[in-house]
Amino acid sequence: MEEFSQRFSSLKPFLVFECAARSGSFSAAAKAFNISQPSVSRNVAQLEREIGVALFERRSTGAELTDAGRELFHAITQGMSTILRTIKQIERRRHEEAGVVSLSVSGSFVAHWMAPRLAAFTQAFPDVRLRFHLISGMVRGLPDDVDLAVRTMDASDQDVRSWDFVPEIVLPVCSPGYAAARKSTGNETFLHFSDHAHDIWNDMSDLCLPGQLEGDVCHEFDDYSVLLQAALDGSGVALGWLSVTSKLLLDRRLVPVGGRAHRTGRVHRLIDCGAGPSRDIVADIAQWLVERMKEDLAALEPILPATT
Amino acid sequence: MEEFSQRFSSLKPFLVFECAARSGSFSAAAKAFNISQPSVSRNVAQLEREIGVALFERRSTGAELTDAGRELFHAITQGMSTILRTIKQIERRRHEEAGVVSLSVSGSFVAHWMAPRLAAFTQAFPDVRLRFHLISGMVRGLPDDVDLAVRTMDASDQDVRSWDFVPEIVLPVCSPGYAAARKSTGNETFLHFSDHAHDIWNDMSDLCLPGQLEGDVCHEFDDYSVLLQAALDGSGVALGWLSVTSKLLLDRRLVPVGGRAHRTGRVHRLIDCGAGPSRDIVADIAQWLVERMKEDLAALEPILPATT
DNA sequence: TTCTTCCATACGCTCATCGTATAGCGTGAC
DNA sequence: GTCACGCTATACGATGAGCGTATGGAAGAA
Repeated sequence: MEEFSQRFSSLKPFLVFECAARSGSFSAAAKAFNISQPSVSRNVAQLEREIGVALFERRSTGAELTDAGRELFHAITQGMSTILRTIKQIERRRHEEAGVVSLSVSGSFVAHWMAPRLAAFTQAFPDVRLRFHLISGMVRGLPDDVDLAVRTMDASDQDVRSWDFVPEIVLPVCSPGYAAARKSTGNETFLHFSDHAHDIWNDMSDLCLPGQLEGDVCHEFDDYSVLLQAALDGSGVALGWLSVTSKLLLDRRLVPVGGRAHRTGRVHRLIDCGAGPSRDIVADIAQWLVERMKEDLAALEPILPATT
Repeated sequence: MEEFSQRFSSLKPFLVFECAARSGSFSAAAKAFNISQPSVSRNVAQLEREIGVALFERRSTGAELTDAGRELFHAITQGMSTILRTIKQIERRRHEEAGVVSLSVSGSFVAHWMAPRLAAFTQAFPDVRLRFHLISGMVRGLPDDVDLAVRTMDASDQDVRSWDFVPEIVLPVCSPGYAAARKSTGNETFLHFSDHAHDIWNDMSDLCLPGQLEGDVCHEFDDYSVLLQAALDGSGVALGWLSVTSKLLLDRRLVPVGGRAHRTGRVHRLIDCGAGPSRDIVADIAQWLVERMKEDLAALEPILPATT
């Protein structure tokens, strides 16, 4: 295998090439790879020089793979995946042995639902160390190096090794301070989540729509954690996912406003992502989370407005 | 796949690790990889740091793979082989399109049998460019990036896509000048090939054995080309493979001496190593080589001593 | 035409990585 | 015991591979 080092000055060009092949252009690959465009160009050129064939046809619209390039691309994808998969397996085993459990959840869920329960969690699972993989916006696929993930899906979607966590319910919420103040001013400040359409407020409440009244304000956030923090600070009214805000509502740090809660018909589920044989501890933790959420929902019964 | 570049500062440690795993010790790997031992140590340590597990157990007798190390080793071997195989395939196709045919033969065969026929070869195959992969000593396996190889094997060994080239015949030879001189001096200078046992001369000739007569000399060479050059220069008597020396014997630049030729029972065969579908041009070239060798053998008939 | 977007090349600079030197350590011979 | 001989790890100074910035040319798009 040292043939590689003898023939190729570095292996980086292989990865850069792979990225460029996937991106369709050197410029795009540069962004994806966090290097400059000339660096991509040089890396690919070097690989072509060392192998002795053209891998791309340069067009003014981008770079297109040649036949040889396509072959090499597949080989690299396959070969590197083999290695990467094994590394993840090794890491998973290491985590398993160290009692580490990885969760893939939203930052806001951790900040406002999980964090206040960490002490209780540690009491229930003294040997478990949690590792949070925070996801920024909406979720795409399941990461492959995580044990347990919270994902939102249609209620009909079932999956092996998963548990119903909580139905997806959203409702307008604000801090008690803001709730008191808004009665006197009559104006509203909306804290809007970028992922939502602006007309979502129509369905969700009988609040006046943003922009409908002179003096209404609408701030927009693309990070739900920050948005919620603003709501807690009394900056305005936010749409709150029950899965995130249940504890805040119970602690009266947020209060429902507008008299409605909307059940989207989708559900949050806990999914056991473990590739190999299922770990008992993962199921135990999932059960524990489900129980806590059940307690929340029961306690919220008297507080919540009727769901629509 | 850019995950690789994000997590690992360089891919070299993977190759160094693979080499160390195969070598069994960092020092040995350093030699095989042509880098210093501390560099191996650093590379492996870095990989261990980046993956987060120990890959070797350091012993004073060397370094032994841990379980994780063994897993990773297999993955790297497999993954890199995938890539390397594809690269060779691409290169082979490139050679094919460019009319390049690769031969794996001994340096002495090229120097003394093939080279004098290159003009004739080009006349017969004007579009073919030859690429010689010279092998130093005895042959191990077949290289996988070559079209045609000359290999010595038992006469019974048959192989798909191969042609009988010439029986393995060895006979003592010397330059005409040396042949004339030795009659007067009575002493002998032996040009011995390191790969041979010294007593090979017993079987091969009725020459006086090296060391048996006062004044006899025995020089030893581990490169057959150089040994043959020395024989051509009149430096002594050498054991000549007919497959290499036939042209030299025909041109009277070497003459048989000792009155015997030894047929080992083995044969040189031409083997089509092409991995994919057989190339017609390869078979044509093999045929051409066989014909030339046949002509040699026929013309040598009156010159050669009886074979034993 | 002009504008935009793409890739290739030139040019310094910097930092990752190398080799040398050396220390530490375990093992086996005597 | 202790000496010698492997092995690997660490320190340190030097260097060159590879980076980013700046720029040029070519090809579509407006």
